[in-house]
Amino acid sequence: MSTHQTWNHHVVKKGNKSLVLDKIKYNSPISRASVASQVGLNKGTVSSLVNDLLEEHLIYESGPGESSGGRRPVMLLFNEKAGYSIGIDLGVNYLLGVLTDLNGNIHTEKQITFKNLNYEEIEIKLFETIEYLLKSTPESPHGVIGIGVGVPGIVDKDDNILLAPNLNWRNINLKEVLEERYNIPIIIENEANAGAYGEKNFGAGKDFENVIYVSAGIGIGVGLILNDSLYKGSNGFSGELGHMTIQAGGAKCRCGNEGCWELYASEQALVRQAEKLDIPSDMQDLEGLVTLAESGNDEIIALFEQTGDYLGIGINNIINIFNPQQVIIGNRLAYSEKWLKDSLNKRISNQALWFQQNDLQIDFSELSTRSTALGVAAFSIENFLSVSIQQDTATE
Amino acid sequence: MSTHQTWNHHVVKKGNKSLVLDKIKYNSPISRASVASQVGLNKGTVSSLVNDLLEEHLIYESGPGESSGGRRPVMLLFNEKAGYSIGIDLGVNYLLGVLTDLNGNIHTEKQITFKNLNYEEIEIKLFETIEYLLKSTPESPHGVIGIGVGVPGIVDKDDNILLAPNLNWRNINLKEVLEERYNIPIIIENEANAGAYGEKNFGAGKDFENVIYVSAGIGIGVGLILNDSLYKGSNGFSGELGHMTIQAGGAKCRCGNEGCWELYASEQALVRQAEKLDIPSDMQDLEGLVTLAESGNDEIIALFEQTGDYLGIGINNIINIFNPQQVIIGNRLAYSEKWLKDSLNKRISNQALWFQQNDLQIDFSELSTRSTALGVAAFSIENFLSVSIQQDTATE
DNA sequence: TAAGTTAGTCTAGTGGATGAACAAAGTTTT
DNA sequence: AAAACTTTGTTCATCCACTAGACTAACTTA
Repeated sequence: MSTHQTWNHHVVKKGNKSLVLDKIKYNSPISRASVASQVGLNKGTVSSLVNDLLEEHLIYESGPGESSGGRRPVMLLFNEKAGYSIGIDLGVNYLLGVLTDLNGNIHTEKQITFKNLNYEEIEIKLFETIEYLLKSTPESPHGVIGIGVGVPGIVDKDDNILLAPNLNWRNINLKEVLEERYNIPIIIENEANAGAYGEKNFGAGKDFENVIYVSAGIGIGVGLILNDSLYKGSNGFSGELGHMTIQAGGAKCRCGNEGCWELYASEQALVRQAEKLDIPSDMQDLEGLVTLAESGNDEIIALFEQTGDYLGIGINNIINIFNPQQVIIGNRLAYSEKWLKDSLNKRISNQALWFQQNDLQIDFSELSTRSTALGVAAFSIENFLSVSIQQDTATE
Repeated sequence: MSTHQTWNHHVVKKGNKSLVLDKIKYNSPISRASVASQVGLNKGTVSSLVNDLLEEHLIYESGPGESSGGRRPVMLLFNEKAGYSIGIDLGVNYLLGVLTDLNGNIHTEKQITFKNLNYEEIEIKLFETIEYLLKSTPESPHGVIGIGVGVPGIVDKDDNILLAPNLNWRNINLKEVLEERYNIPIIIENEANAGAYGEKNFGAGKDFENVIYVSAGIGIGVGLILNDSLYKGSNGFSGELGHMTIQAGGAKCRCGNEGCWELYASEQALVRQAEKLDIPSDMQDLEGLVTLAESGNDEIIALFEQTGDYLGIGINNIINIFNPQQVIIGNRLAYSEKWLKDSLNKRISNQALWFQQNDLQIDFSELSTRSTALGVAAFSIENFLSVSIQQDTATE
């Protein structure tokens, strides 16, 4: 039935070690005594686990802290420089790579843009970026602990890229390619899922258990953080809310369906509307429209507002479906926050059920362009920390 | 940060005991040796845990089984008669109560119907039903282990009924009332959540991790089983998919929103359409329409088919959102399966994304009218089993 | 300086899992 | 039918990780 492992003292130690590490990570600097009393473990147990973590270089001792009327405590800190993680946001016409420490602080960053490259050409750019980041990595006990790539497409449970329509990719096993080349753990993830994870770990979503991240770019993808963890569905295909019908009998979408949300509320939708207006052809992209809106073009501003309204309709659905604590709007459309915000919020405060609106927060991305890259970096970090704790527990 | 308990020996024992009990429950009859090898625990450990479970009367030994070339095994069985659970489905104009054993087998059942009763009057009916079921309970080691009530409304995390529009209830603390009167564990749950849990535990959803249960009655509510457990959202208000917009700018709903799914795909929607046709007024309810459809009335059959199509639109959204293994359609509209099925399936096979359609199953309720009642009964059982294992572990 | 407080280590004890030996009760082989 | 083999289930010594509490270290306060 369930695939649960059996329970034994290894599991106990791993669990407690993880509790202690988390406590130190999120409450540092902190003493052994405080960890013990706050986590609820015995002082001796904490001491022993702390010694393990010190040996593994995952934490370190700083000088003594303030006394509170007795012996001064030795303060413990999470060793965020114990290793580094590489996160790549592979977009339709750009590639953003970051090298972060274990706390998601960016150490090196590299962005390139391109147009109409095929898979092989992009692969080369990808290798170049990764190798640049690898070279920039400082000395550390664990080195680069993993590489993650976020892609604008459907990724299955084995990290195969099944379909990336805007890149024109089908069935690409990038994971294997990277694993063979670099020989470190590789993670491939859908861009929206990664963005959600990024915001959850390092951005606007830090304090919430149920966070829905709406990646509004050329299309719309959604990442679902439910009960503090990423929900991926049976095969990894969840979050295709861009193809949720919000207009039965509406416009045909290339997905085969009609009235899809992303036909009304994405960058693509915005640009298509703008094309009907009388504006210069070199302004007919998001950057151009933003420029026009900045210069006070009322027609264009009205377009943004309409898009905000349609975004609101879909987000309303999200609220009714998930009852989340937070909805985060990210990706390229998020830069237009100021023209989207009002119509979006109006739609929601008018139409969302009253009891859903308590404790609900609607935010725009905090990490901006970096949500996805930081998100995939975070996957590797998470993985590294849990595996590292497990292995060291088992081998000692 | 996380509210995780610390890990110690009790947790280990509880976990393993639960693994053993589950193994026996779902694979009985089974020997100690088989449990050990299948679960991955040591023979001695299993023996000791089995002895505990025997003492608690949660399992029992039957005679010896078949030999496979050596000593004949002693077969173990889950003691489904160790206790009983009461589940009540409190509908808008009916009340269905069941008394089940720990495997969800119905021992006693009682249904009453009524019309336009206020809260106090329904409360009396409820007490009568519960007391009837209590009296019918056979002797057993643990007696009645809990009472669950499923209601057509919004229930918060403290089991308060915030709003039940069709009953005209607001802010009713039924849990407290029942706890004081009967002094056993009480669970109040939304009808769709309960239905989902019922189908997951005893019905069509047994074998799947991600199951979405669409309760299509007067309105539409949805219960979400994600990663094998019920997802309730931050405050318990998830699954309000009846108020998902599928027609932007569409008909006004009393919820304040427009174009809500349940305006197009519920019993209410069907009846409202039928009222426009030339049919006798005493036939203008679901039962009447079914009768007309049975007699071959094409106009009415077309109405059902249209409803099936609209159901398909929403279910399509569900598939895109959750990538579930299974969608179950339950509640009153499910009885009209034969007229809904074709148009619904057509909508989905035409429009759902191809990769979502693999490993996807769309079923109608297996438990029929009893999904909700059995679901709330299952909550109590689940609770009883886990608490019982915990306590006995702690007190020994 | 003495008394009190807090931090951290050390040690004996405990609970529960494990592996191996063993008894019990079969089947198969000679 | 006796001997050899198999499988089931129990028992027991051992191991591991957590706990309680004693103890040492280091600081504050009277």
